[in-house]
Amino acid sequence: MDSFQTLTAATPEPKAPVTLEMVAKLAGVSPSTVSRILNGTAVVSDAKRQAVMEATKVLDFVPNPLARGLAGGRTFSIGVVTQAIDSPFYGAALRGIEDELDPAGYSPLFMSAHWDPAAEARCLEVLRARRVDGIVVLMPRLSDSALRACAQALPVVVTGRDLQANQLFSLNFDNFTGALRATEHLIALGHTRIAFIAGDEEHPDASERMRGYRTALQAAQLPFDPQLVVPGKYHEVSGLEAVNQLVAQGQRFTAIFAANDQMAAGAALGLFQHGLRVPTDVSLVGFDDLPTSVYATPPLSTIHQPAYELGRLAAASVLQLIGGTVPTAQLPAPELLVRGSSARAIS
Amino acid sequence: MDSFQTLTAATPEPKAPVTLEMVAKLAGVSPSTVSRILNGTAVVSDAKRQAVMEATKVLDFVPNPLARGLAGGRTFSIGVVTQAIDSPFYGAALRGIEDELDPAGYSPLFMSAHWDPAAEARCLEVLRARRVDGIVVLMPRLSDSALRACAQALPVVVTGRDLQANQLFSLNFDNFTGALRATEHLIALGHTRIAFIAGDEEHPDASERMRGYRTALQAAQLPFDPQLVVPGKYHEVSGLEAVNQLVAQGQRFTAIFAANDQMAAGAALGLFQHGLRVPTDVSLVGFDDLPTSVYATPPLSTIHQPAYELGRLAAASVLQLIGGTVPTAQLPAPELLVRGSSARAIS
DNA sequence: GATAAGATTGAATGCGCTTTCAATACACTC
DNA sequence: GAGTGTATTGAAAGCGCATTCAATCTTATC
Repeated sequence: MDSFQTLTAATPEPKAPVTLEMVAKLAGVSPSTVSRILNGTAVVSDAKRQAVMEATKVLDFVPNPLARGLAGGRTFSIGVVTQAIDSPFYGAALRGIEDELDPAGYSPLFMSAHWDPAAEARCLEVLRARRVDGIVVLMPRLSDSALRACAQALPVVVTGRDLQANQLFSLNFDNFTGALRATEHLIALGHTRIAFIAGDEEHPDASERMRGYRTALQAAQLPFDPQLVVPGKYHEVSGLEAVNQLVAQGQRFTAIFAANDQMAAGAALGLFQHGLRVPTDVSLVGFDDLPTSVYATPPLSTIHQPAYELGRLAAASVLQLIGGTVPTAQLPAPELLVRGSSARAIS
Repeated sequence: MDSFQTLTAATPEPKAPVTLEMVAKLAGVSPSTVSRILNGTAVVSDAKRQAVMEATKVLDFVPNPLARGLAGGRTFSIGVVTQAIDSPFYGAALRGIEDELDPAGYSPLFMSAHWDPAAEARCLEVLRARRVDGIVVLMPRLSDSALRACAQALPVVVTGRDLQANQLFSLNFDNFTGALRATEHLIALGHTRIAFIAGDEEHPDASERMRGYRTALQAAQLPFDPQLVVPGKYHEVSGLEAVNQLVAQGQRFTAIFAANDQMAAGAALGLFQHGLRVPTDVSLVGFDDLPTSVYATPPLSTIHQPAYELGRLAAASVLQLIGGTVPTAQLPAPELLVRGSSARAIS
């Protein structure tokens, strides 16, 4: 009867889940011993180790992560909250996280907060409910205290902010110096009227970039003209609108520094629509070095932000926190990439 | 002693995990009843329901997903395997999946296979080991049979392929018609020498796009010139190299149809470097309508591929499969977006 | 008004694994 | 050779929840 049914079903791989208990039976040891061997929790005689190893192979045993999590308290998964999973910047970071976690046997659990602090808080709750072993928050929008509170319960790594706490590690990029370098570059090319398309001042990275811009001007003894600063939101449209506004207002400028590449792309389009050539008429510099920026026409001069590295380091750091060691990772210094979109001012 | 320690610790939210049992005790009912109410598994008297609901609120109870998964066999998580989590195309799709799953109480578990069938197989294994309730495979590179075998064990939705099986649903985009429309567009503009930057012929979507290109030429009684077809790999570099090759070979052409937007971007750069203006000298049409393509200079004419919708529909479909109903979702027809990169041939 | 049928509810079992706790084995000391 | 200590190993107790099984309470039927 039974075999008949099996035949008719003709399932290629019904694969009734193999349990640790089955392995134990086959190897002729107790379940506890199998667990100990698989986790390296205790010393076991070589004979039994061999037997168990083989039984594991034969049965193709894979421990049930749920049971492991329930019983042992560790799920081998790391919560990752991003702001926008579909942003080119985050994409690279996520890959870095993936690449670092995978070999360590951990799985990432991605969630998007869409720049909304409330959503971000919800993400954290869900992740904690899912019993992740640690959390990485990329560019949080939540308050420092909320983040600290979260770190009270489990290891947390944040990027884009400087924070100190017990189970909390932060990885920050030097946005100030990056913006400084970008602006200095344009100044060195002879530009004196440099427009700045800013990011949302509420975000620390955006305000740091603004500070870099102003500091460079100041250092070169160039006047800071508020008229040349247009607020943006880190989206392409912002760049487009910023250029429209500058042109509509009849502002004089020979260069634009956009606080990120996406806005630079929008600005490029805006300039194109107004018949302004890059870099002949206007030099353009961005920030982030998105993968697509190399393929812009002309290729965009920008500040390289190591998104992939950021992801790797962040992931490596949570793993360290989980392991009990204090992370020491540090992001490389900002690097200016001079490409085709910036040229000497015609003056 | 105990209270003293609590005081000195001064933890803002130690939050000892609340269990279903605690809720039961507070509400004065049995754990089974609480479970039944929370899952709507059975009819329960209003009085008890109220009591439980309140206890749940008071204690801020959140069921432990691990325990639920272990006991009930359902984890409320969906495995999602993509080829490259950092690709702009997948980003949009992932967001669609996220948006659809979230309200349903499911969480996505993303994994990247990097276009490698072996890696893809590993992803599927890991996901099954993690006991996901269903799987979505975006543009699989695995064999049909392997996919079918997987669907034997749990609901599976694949995109970019036509497959039929019991717990298997496929969502395909009409690449042929898309490519047809793109080529027709260029022909209508008076172009007769249209170069084609192809994708990897092994991938069904790429070969379909090629077929669309050829079919359009044929329908217009234009000769098919193999010299004008350059193989690519869907990356920006391929587009750049393709243009270099065409120019180096001295091919005559007034238009280029790239099998995807990324290669179109590379081609745009190549043309720029050779002093060829888009669309004045060469018209350019892409495929995919990446978010960045609108901001290219000039904005890229392309075939819109509904990546976000694809994600939503795929997610909705697994949910339906899990629910036992047969999905009927269908992708919208390809749509040509005429932007600034294509213009009438000067002839 | 007694009995059958149906509606609620609780006790108990188990999901698959980790982790005490205790036992057995062995090596060593003086 | 008795006594003490250490290395292995198994039995058993959960982890937090879903669910089956059986019991209790209602309501309907004749």
